[in-house]
Amino acid sequence: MTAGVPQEQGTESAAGPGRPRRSDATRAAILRAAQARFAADGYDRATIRAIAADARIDPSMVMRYYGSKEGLFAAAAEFDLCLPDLSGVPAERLGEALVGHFLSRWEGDDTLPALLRTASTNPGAAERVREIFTGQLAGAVARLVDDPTQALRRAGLVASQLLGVALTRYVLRLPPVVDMSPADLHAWLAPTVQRYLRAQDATSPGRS
Amino acid sequence: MTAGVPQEQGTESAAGPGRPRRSDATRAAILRAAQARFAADGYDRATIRAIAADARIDPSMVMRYYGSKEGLFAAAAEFDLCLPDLSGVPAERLGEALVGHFLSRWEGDDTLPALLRTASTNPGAAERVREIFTGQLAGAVARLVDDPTQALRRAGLVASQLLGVALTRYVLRLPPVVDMSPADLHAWLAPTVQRYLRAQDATSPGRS
DNA sequence: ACGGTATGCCAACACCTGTTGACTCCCCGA
DNA sequence: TCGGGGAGTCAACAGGTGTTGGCATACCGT
Repeated sequence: MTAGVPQEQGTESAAGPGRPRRSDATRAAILRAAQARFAADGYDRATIRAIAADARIDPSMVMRYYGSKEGLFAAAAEFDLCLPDLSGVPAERLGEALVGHFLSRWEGDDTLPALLRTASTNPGAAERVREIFTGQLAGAVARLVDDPTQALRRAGLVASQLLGVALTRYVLRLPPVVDMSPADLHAWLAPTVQRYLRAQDATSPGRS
Repeated sequence: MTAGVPQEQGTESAAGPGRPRRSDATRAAILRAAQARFAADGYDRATIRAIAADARIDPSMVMRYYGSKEGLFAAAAEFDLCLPDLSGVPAERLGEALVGHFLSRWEGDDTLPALLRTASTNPGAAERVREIFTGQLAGAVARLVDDPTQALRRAGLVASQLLGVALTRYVLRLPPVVDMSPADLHAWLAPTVQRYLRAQDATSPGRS
């Protein structure tokens, strides 16, 4: 009777640490390979076989530990904007603070490219991006903005500029955007974000 | 002898009008279906079979008329920014003019979403986007900007904002960005683009 | 009226995908 | 020491992909 409970280890990937399992190294290797492949190729082109080969492991292990390709992606695309507490920042420097945070958060972590590449074609991932936006960015912006009815719109504008940079710099790799230093990027983007956050309204959105 | 020259009609899709062929309607139907599918699903998920079904035609016809899936995409993603002549526009209204043009160009034509969705995963399409950027946008911006060494950078910044809007509005469909009217969008974006085009440099990029 | 040719469909190919189940081996606890 | 379950491999499945060649048909110039 080899049937019945298979091996009772399958799906509890993110359910508290428990005690360390012997396979944790393998799990981590799979996750690392998956993040790299998803970031480089997007969801469809990143095959489980390729990820398994990168992790020097059999494709079936991926299924055993993460259940399915979607499950693997969900685990690999766990993404936290890690927004800092901005309550101590003076109102006229919010743009600077936000832009600086995002640039340092994204340089050297390619989860965001993975998410963007995948969200472009995978409705589930797009929904995930919308959740991140609503739950993390829009929430933080609401705390910074006076008129709550305008908060969502302001957050959307900020997202359009910041995600636009992520798209052109990390995904499309437009040469001028790739070549700019983080400092230059910061100097150009901060006033834009500052205006989206604080300008009184669209009919007088600051002078050029 | 059915061999030899097959039917001598294959690959000359974009080689001058010639005289109209009887199959032009079919070709157009395929192209229309392809644009819709590529826009909605991206390159990988848009299957030739699905496109053919939409066009009420056999998949093999697609191959006959467009050679391969890549050839079909190349024909479907022919994209012209249709940049107008901006030489008559006063320098302080260039942002307005550019933003207004892009908004009216994109609303109601979903070639750009198709291109973005595909360029996220397909290196060839990403290269195409870079070409469009360099050949169309950067060229136009260079004509508007005084210091030619800064022109590319300015064009890159403009692209980051405009493509960011396209991404969040048409691809990711972030609700606040989707809900904004073109007029509101225009009022918010024009000053940003204006600053990217004309502000003296990054160390004094305009006040908030 | 006829013959060639452009047009279209059908069936199949070779390949690759995610996913599954059975099998071996080794480590760890009792 | 020994047994059980975790870790890992292998081979296969079923379905979908781009792509190809052969065959019927309707059109058009002569």
